[in-house]
Amino acid sequence: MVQEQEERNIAADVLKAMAHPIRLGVIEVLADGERTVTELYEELNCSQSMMSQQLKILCQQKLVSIRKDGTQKYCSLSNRDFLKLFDCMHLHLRKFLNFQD
Amino acid sequence: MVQEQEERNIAADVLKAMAHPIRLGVIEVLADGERTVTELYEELNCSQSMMSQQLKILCQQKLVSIRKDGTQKYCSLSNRDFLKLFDCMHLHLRKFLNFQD
DNA sequence: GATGAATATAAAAATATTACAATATCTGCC
DNA sequence: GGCAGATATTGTAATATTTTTATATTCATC
Repeated sequence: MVQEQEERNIAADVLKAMAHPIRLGVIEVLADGERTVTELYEELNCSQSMMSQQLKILCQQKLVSIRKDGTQKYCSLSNRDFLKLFDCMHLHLRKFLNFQD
Repeated sequence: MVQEQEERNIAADVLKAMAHPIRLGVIEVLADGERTVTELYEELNCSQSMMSQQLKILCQQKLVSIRKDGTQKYCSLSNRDFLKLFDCMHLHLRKFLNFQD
């Protein structure tokens, strides 16, 4: 029971990390493959600072990981299971949203 | 592009509605079947007021719907697609969380 | 070691969320 | 009408999130 509560806290944190338009956008774009920070904020049309901060949140929850190469940083989704989760979410969320109106 | 942004806003709102330990708990319990408000806050160990407020958020996002019967209200998950989404999340989130440590 | 590109951090204001206590409403029943 | 149980609303304090601006850091190159 206490165990379950702790699990829910953690799951809620992961969901919270996804529950933001820009962060969702980052995940969507990265589902297509690795991107530079600059590519991300240009593609998603937000400021550099904004992107940097949102990426930090995604990394903290280990949704996204970053490798360095010279002066640039390359971002990608951390693991395959998450990608599956996201695909599934994308699919059903869309159905769900269509249903709503 | 603008369309996509609006979609992400809406999706983020749905995710935000899920991203809370008690609200996740409500969804989990309701996945098992209809419950009374009282049953919910007893089962999830929170105050009546807290539960009422969290249910309001879940209803606003149309994740949960409520029918009245006399002095009680019965809560259930709004639709099947959401249930599938939730099952899928539950499965992959668990894998994902195991992976994290 | 100065410059410029890429990225991060800090600070701050605005707003939203959370949590709790108190009070209100609604409804069936005596 | 008044009571009791079930649920909702309100007020409020604490905290967290969001967004922007300004500044800092890092690193390759000249």
